[in-house]
Amino acid sequence: MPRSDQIDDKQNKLGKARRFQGASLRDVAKLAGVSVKTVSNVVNNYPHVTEETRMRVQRALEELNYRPNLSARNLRNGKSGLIALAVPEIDFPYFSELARLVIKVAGERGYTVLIDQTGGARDREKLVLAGIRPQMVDGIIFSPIETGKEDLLERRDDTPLVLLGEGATDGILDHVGIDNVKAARVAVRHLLDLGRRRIAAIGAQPGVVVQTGHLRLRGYYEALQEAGIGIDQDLIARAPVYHRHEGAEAMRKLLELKDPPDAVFCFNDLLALGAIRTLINFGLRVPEDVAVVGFDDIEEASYSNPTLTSISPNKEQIARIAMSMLISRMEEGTTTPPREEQVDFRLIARESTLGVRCQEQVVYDSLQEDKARNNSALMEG
Amino acid sequence: MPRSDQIDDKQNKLGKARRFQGASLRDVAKLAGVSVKTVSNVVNNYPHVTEETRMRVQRALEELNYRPNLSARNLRNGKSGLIALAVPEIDFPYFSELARLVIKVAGERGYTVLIDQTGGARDREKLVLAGIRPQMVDGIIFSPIETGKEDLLERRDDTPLVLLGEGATDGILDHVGIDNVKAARVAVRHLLDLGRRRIAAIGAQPGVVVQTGHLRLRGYYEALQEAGIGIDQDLIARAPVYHRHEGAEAMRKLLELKDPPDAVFCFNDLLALGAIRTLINFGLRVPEDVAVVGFDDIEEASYSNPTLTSISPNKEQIARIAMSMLISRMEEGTTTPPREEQVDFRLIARESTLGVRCQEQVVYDSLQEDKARNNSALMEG
DNA sequence: CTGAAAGCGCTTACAG
DNA sequence: CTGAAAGCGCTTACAG
Repeated sequence: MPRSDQIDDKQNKLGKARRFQGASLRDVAKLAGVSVKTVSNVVNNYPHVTEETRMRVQRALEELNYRPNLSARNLRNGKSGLIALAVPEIDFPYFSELARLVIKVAGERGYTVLIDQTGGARDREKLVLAGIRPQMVDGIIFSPIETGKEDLLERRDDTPLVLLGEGATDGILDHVGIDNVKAARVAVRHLLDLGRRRIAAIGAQPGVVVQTGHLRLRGYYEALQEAGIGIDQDLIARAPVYHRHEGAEAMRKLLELKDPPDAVFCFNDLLALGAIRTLINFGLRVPEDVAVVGFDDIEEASYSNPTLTSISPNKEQIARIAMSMLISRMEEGTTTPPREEQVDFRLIARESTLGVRCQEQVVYDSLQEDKARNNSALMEG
Repeated sequence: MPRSDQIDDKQNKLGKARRFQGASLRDVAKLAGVSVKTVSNVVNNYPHVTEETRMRVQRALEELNYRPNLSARNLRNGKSGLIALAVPEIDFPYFSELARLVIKVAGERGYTVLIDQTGGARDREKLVLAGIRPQMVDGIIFSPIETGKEDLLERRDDTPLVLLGEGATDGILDHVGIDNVKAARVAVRHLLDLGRRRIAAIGAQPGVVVQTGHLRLRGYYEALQEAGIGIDQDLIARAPVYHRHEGAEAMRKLLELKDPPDAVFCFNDLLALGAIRTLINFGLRVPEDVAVVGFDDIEEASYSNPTLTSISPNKEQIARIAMSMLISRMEEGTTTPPREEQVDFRLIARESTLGVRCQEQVVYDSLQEDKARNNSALMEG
C-alpha cells in the first residue's frame, strides 16, 4: 500500500503553481487500493460496502485528511448549498437579529448563508435581483428598501428568491412580512387609549409608494380617523434612513412646533431610541411629557431607559417561513404562483408608554386578537 | 445562426431531472458560431479578440442571459472567492458591526463572506478549526470564545485562518486584536481619575486562561495596584456570557454588598448597558451614585441614556488588517511565521462617567498616547 | 487572433 | 459489492 507521501504532488502536474488542494477521492482510492466509486460510497455513507473495505477506506481518508471539494460536488450536483441573505446593512439590529435566525434555520436545513449588504441603494438592490454571484447561490432571501414593482417585473434571473418585509409586492414574487397597516394602527391606538391626542409619526418616506413607510403611515392615518382626530401634517416627520440619528433629528424638529406632540409613533425602534435621546436632552420626561412607541422590538427595546414599547413581529416565524418557501422553490422546483405569507405580531407595552417601573405587557397579539391580555412578564424579574 | 431555443435542453441529456442551469459557454459558443475559448476570452475581458467577434459573442451572451457557473470556475481555479466569518452570534452588536466592515472590505477585495455562528461553544468552534465547509471557503476569519491554545495546536486543516479578538494566541496563528490589558487599565484609570475608589469589574470568566476576560481583569488589577488600592474579590463579578442580562444580574449582586461599588468597569458594552438598567431600576443615578464604563463602543453607547463611556477599538482597522493578512496567505501563499497585529483604541468618555449633558471626550488615544485630549465633538450636535 | 483538448474533483448510471 | 468511464462548466497551455 503506497504511503501518503508518495501521492504525486499536483503542483508538478500543473503548468502553473496553484494552492495545494488536499487529497482527492482518487488519491484516497489509490491509497486504499479501491476504486473512486467505492470511496465516494463510503464518504457519502451509501450502503453496499463491505465492512472491511469501509474500514480500509476510512483509514485512507484519515491518513490523507480528505476533505471533499465542494466546488466539484456542486458542479456535479448542480447546486451549491449556499443561499444569500441580502439586507441593507447587517448591523441594523433588526437585520442582525433576523440574520441570526435565518442562518440558524438555514443550517438546520443544510444550507450555508452568505450576506450581501445593499446599503438600501437601488442599484445595489438591482444587482441582487439580476443575480449577483451567478449560480453561486441556490436561492436568495432579500429584504429590499428601494426596489419597486417595476424592478421585480423586469427581473430575468431565475434564481429562487423570497422577499422580506416590503409591503406590496403584488404577488410578483414569494413574500413574507407582517400586516404593516394593522400593526401601525394597533400602535397608534395604544397611544390613543392612553389619552394622547397630539400623536406624531416619524419615518414617513419620500418618493416610492410601495414601501414599509407608506404602509405604516396608512395605519397611523386609519387609527386617528377611527378616533375622529384630524391629521396634522406638521406632526408627520420624514426619515430617509431608519436610524437613531434620523430619529433624534426628527424629534428635534417636532419639538420646535408651537404645539408639540404628546406622543410619537416611530416606524422602527432605532428612530424611537433616537427620539427618546432628544427628548431627554431637552429635559422632557418619557412618557409623562411625550410617550414613544417603536416598531421591530429589537433586544435593545427591553433594556433602554426607558424601556421601549414596540410592535414585535415574530422574527423566527419570518425566518422559518422564508426558508420553507425558498426550499420548496429550490429543491422541489415548485412553479406554483408566488405565495404571500403574513406572520404574527404583538404590541409589547413598556415604560416608554406605561411609565417608569411598569411591567411589560402584551397589549395586542395578532394570534389572539384580544386586547389587553396581560402577559405579566414582570420586567427585570 | 441557431436560435436560442434550439439549444438542446440539458434535462434530456441527463438521466435524472435537474434544475435547469442556464446557458453554458458551449451553448453561447454554438450560438455565436465561435469556439468556447473565444467566448471565455470575451467573458473574462481578455484582449486579442476582434471587435466584430466580440460583438457577436456579446449578443449571444445577452440572448442566452449567460451567467458563469461559479462552481465550475472555482473548481478549475482552485479557489472559491468565498471566506467565512465565524463569530459567536451575528446579532451581538459588536460582531454585527464588525461583520459589516468585514463584508465591506472583503467586497472591495473581491471576496464574498459567509457567516458561521458558533454560539461561542467549544465544539462548534472546533468544527471551524477543523475545516467546516471544506474547500468551500478560501479562508476564515474567526473570533473564538472558548478555543484554547491546545485547540489551535491540534489543528490539521490548512485553510488560511486569521484569529480575531482573543488575547494570547502565542504566535500559533495570525491574529489581530487590541492590547486588552492596556485598554482595561486605561478604563479603570479613568474611573480613578474621577475620584472613584470602590471600582467593581463585571465580566470575569471562569476556566480557561487564554481569554479576553482574563486580560481585561489583569488591566483592572494593574490600574488599581498603580493607584495603591487593594483588590476586593467581592467587587469582581463573573459573566459567562457578555450580554445585557448577565450585566444586569451581576450589578444586582454587587448592589447587595454591604459596601457597594461607586463605579463599575464592564468588560463589554452590553454588560454595561445591563448594569445601568439595574442601577436605574434601583433608583440609583449614573454616574453620581455609580459610574459605568464599557468596552467595544457599539453604536448604542452613543445613544443610551445615559450615554456610555467606553473603550473604542478601531473596528475598521481590525477588518482591514484581518483581510490583508488573510489575503496574503490565500493569494500569495505566504508561509512566514504567524503575525500578531494590534489596532488602535481610544477611551471615549460620555455621560455614564462625566455626568448628564456632558460633551463626549476622547480621554485616551493609543495613537497619540497623550491624555485628556479633548476632541470636543459636541454631543448631539 | 482562434480552436481543439485536457483536466479540476466529484457523482452516477452502467456493467460486471 | 466494486470498477471504468462519462460529464458537470470552466480555464488554460498548446497548436495553428
